Amino acid sequence: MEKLENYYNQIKNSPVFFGMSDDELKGLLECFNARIRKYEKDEMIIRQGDMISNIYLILDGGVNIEKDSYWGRRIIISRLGKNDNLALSFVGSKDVESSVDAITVEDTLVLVLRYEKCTSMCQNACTRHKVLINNLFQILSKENIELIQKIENVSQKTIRDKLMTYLSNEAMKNHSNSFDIQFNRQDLADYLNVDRSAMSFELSKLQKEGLITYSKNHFELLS
Amino acid sequence: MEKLENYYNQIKNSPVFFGMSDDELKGLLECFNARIRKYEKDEMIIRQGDMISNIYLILDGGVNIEKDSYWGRRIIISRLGKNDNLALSFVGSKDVESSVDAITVEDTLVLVLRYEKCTSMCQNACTRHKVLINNLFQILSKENIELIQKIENVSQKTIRDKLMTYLSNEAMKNHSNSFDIQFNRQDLADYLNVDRSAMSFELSKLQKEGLITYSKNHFELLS
DNA sequence: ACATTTCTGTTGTTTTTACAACAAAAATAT
DNA sequence: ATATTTTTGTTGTAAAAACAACAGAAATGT
Repeated sequence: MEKLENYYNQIKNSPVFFGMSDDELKGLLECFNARIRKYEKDEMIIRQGDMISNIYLILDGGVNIEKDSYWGRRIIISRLGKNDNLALSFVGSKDVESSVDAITVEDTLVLVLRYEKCTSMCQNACTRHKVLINNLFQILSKENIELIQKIENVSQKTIRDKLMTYLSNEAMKNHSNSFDIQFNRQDLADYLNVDRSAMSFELSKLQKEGLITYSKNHFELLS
Repeated sequence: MEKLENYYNQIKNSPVFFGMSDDELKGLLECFNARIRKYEKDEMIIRQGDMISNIYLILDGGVNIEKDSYWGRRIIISRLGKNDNLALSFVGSKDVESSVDAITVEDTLVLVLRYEKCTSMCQNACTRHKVLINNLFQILSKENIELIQKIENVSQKTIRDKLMTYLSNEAMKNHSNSFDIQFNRQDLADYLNVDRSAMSFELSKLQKEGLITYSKNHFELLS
């Protein structure tokens, strides 16, 4: 069993608890009944239809937010990693069940926080709750903006445009034209909503034309 | 000039100010330096690149959240109406400029709230701010979930699937198989990211096959 | 080191879409 | 009421994507 103490510093600096004193953080972690849970690769943390009462903070590893469409096609909404959190929007909207799956893509360590428990106990009592809700508001804002960017990515009309938009956005995020992407080919295809083989073909075409170079997960935008 | 008082009840019951006493609301409106502004059809309330320091609450009318892609193609992210608000995620993320346009689709009345002004003055002082930030958190949660749904809509592979997913989701929202949609054909095409004429063709095919009926903006899902 | 599995790239064929051009219908202006 | 503009539906053609099938490369297990 992993110990909370080992991750104390990381938790303290995560966006959820950012700006809190040690005392506030300790109190809040108790109030949340915080515990660490380990998931193996390909495990489901959340399934479509679940009622969500916990917030999950990823301490280490990676998680896909996915949705299965009618005819079994997989849609990847986003890829989350260290210090990201899951399920925030579903605990924020009362009595709404999850519309997505959260699936680990590698062994993943998660801090589980009982959101309901905490809010019902001390919503109006504790001052630290105010800092928390402010943080959560900011986190959701960012998520929102990222979802809009995802919509931009998948809303391009050709595979080429989707790829170039996605890669440009990644370059911006990394402040460099040379960067690693988090997806493998199949996942990237499911994220951009295109056929993998057609996407691979387009990637090598882009490379031949000298617009990009890549090998495995490392990409570089040229010119 | 429209008077704030005329819309007092509506404002009081809007999600932003929900659950506040009259006193709290009045104080907060002052603190926000609230004023009403009228926009004509096709006016831009927000443009891509703007630094956002106001929250906008739509009192009456309709607004498209749009984005122009490289080659001038229009992407409609969402359509907002009465009691919805604009720009929340951009004031929530500090120092982030708007990645979208907000354009009125008809004459629109908006309550403008100076978010920055209020938070800097009384963030830690007033109790009403706590109710407010809680409300904002919930609103953002809902927006988040709706963005995910939009991603689901546009992530279907065929025009037919996009239409059926969109229409099914609208039917769910309206708790009925018979409902009006907010978009005209061109806007719907830009929302679903497809060619308008191809979409029109697919709509009539769906009608001929007996899956849906429609006339103008009224749709009905059959069986 | 070898066998096995997973991932990636390539190609040809079929399906779907975008695009363009136009006609009909509806809405708006005069 | 009539003219004008906007919206919607229809069709044919060209472009793009999905799909399927497979080969080579890379990663993994033993």
